[in-house]
Amino acid sequence: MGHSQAQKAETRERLIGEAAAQIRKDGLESVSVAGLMSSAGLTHGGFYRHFGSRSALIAEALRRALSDGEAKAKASVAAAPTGLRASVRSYLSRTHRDSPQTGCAIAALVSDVGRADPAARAVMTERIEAFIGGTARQLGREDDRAAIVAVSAMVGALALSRVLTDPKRSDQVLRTVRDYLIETLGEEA
Amino acid sequence: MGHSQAQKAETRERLIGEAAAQIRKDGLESVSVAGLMSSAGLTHGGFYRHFGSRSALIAEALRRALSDGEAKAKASVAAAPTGLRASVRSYLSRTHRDSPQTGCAIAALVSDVGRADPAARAVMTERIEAFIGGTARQLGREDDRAAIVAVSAMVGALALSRVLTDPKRSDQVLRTVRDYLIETLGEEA
DNA sequence: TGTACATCAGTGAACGCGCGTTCACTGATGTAC
DNA sequence: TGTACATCAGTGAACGCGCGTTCACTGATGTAC
Repeated sequence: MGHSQAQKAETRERLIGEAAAQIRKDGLESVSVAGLMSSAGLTHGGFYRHFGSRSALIAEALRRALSDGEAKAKASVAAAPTGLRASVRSYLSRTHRDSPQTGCAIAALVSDVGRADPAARAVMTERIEAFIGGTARQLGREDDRAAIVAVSAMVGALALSRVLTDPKRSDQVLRTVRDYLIETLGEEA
Repeated sequence: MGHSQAQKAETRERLIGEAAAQIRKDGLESVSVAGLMSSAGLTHGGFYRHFGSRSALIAEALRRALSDGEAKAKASVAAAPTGLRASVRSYLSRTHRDSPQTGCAIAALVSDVGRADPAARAVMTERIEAFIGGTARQLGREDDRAAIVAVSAMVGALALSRVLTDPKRSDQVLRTVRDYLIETLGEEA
């Protein structure tokens, strides 16, 4: 078995990435040391060559999950730079709803992190502020009141759409909030 | 030790109530059989005289958590029947944010239930629809599009406010969404 | 009304299991000469 | 460039622990006579 320094860094990356995806899909508690290592094709003992403890991994993976989601949002906006309209359309899409592993970690984990320790809340707070700030910039406003409303509605609608058992009703919630935001805020922008 | 039929029903009630509060405070996974029984002053063995399994208890407690939150919302509206204004004010209050154990279980558990099994999602779906329906009624509209937006924004804002580490900023998010909803929807109602 | 008996809420020990963590070991890596 | 050696990523067995669940037991409840 090879294990150069480069390979170590690569393994660490793989572990964090895998844990981040799993966290968004099944929550912070779903990640186990043995499970993570085995899904990376390794045995559990080696875990502690990369992380001091399970909770250190979780902290790192939460950070990754949040910044991945943000990076993806930025990329999608860069690809279709129509400002708010494009962001809202992509955020409140069925694709986003159905792919929590790769989507916005704020919506995927709000209520979990809302009751987590201050360190985890601080990590997500940064990303919420970045989301609000980005939206405010797209709106071209001085104050961020409209952005706060838009972000609350987007996060709420996406999270709710993942609970609703009727797919049509779930679609409708996404569509309704999407149309409302584009119409109401788009005009004033 | 006494254990009449009335006492059994009382014990069961106490267990569900305690589990429901704990679920809203610390999530679905936080409830353990031994912990619940001991916090009710009992030993763990007796648990199975009341519930077939831990997951049966969780299902029951989730249902309770959701209907408690709804009952409370109805009561607060009944006490100050000013319609939407009163509901929004109470929902987006600091008190509500700081008391998840007794507050809206939708906001406390959206992202958890969003990745739970269909049975749990169905239970919460009912309550989301009731929340939307109630809001639509307060708005006096035929269609519920405005209610969907309002509910999304309320749930999103409350959940986000519990993550934000700066209390002032958290207050501001609640206040901003509250004022927005009262102004925008209040006028048209 | 009084007695005998079945029921069953609650007790507490025990179970198997998966968890996070530790540790002695391995062998390829990468450095010192 | 070639050899000797320290490092350390990854292995796999072992640990203590808390979990959900089972079970033989207890004694008050409540019913049958």
